[in-house]
Amino acid sequence: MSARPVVTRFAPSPTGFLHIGGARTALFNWLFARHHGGKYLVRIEDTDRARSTQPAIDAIIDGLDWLGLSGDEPPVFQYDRAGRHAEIAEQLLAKGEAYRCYLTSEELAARRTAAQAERRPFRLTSEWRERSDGPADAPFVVRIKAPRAGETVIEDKVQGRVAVANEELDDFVLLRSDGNPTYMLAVVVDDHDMGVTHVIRGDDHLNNAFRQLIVVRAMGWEEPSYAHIPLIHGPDGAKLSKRHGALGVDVYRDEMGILPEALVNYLLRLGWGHGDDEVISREQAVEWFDLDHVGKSPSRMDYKKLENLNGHYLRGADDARLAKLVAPRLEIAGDQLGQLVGAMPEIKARAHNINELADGARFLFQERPLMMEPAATALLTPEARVHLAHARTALEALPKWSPEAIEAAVRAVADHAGLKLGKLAQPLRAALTGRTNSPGIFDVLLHLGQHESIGRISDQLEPSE
RNA sequence: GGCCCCUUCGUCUAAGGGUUAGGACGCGGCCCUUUCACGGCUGAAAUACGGGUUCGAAUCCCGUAGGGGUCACCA
Repeated sequence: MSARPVVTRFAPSPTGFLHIGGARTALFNWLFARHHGGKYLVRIEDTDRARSTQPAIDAIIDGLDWLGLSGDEPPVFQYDRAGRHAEIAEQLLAKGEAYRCYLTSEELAARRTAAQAERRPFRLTSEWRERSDGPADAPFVVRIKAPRAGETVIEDKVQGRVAVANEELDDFVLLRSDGNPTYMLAVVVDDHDMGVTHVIRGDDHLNNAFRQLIVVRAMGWEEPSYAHIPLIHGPDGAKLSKRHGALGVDVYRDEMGILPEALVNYLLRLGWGHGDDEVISREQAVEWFDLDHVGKSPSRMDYKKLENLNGHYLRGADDARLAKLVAPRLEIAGDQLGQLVGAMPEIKARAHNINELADGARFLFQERPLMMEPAATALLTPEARVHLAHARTALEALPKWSPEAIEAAVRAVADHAGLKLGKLAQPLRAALTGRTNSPGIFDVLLHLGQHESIGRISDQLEPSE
């Protein structure tokens, strides 16, 4: 074990939003650093000037912040370091570990298609690798002089020992003809300069690790540990597409109504396990997380499980916090917010996401007369109306609108009529909420208030039209 | 196609030579109950296939099949 303090990093490219896979990569990096008392950094890989966008950068920063996965230091922007990257390319050139290649993109493309036509794998062999008599004014790229024989081995913390024959690796580009660094150069230089000890990232980078290692070794730098975690697939096992997981985490927050702690817990358990534990707090996760228990195979998104977990966290969440999240969906404000907070314990007990929370709370703020669901109307039989009338009388007579008084009054009406509570509660529920399910009927009455409750019952007894 | 990786209930996973293969989500049943949720109990449900090694294999080895990743002057 190296004595170096652990430094991890999450390095998204701002060409899209923070998706679920990126979020999990960030989480694993964060957890690993915390577990080892190390540092977790964020680096925005924006060297692709054409595809990097500010909205994407904002979405990534915002998403990380929402999940509590912001870096321990302000994010590093890779493009700001282009000068440093070019400097390293120069050093590599000077050391004879890299060379200027004057092959044009057209020539490259021609060779590639030729190889394809002959059905043999294309592996570039640039004649410039051994030549130094390039034309003075012609554009060139800087290529690494990759080893031709032997094999390169990575002791991956997740995938285990992975070896690849060096013939498979060709002389990839370090510096583009416009002088800008490629990703392959930039990551290595930045990881080194930032002191990154553990590179934890998606499995799609495993092949890149071999190439990056060549650069690390050419510079004589200390090699980082690699951990390539399997990708996340859609529910159908296919690659994550727009239809499911390749959504920004903001969609989980804003449209699906997921709590960040639920998403984090879900993501943690996706590809990693700790015995039979399912609900794991952030603190426990920090204590338990390790790379040894990260699975090696891709896992699929299971929205049902995410929802289930979300319901769990919803029930334990602070009422005022939840009310604030629900309020915009109901378009309420002011004292209605207080009413919402008061009813929240009963509402959140039945919801699995913020949308259901809003749906469950909606009855509180509906204007009279209520829009009735057909199934609710069906409960209001002539017989039921008789009982409702009795209930109204009893409720009107209450001097104090307290939980105890309400329950006693309603139960008394049911007893008096020789009814099981349900026979009275259901029509009452229908009249008060316009629906067939809701929080407990006493709670509904309590949070609606005496005036509103009686008004709603009356609406059903004496239809205005 | 070349190279690399993966394979335990439908899904996420536990079990790192000896277990009735465990848990969770989902699904079914029962209970609780004023509805809906929650909760409790319970049922069905897996070691991809074929060979080895071993007294003994989900665990180790080989092969087959299936899946995934990657092959840019993108990251």
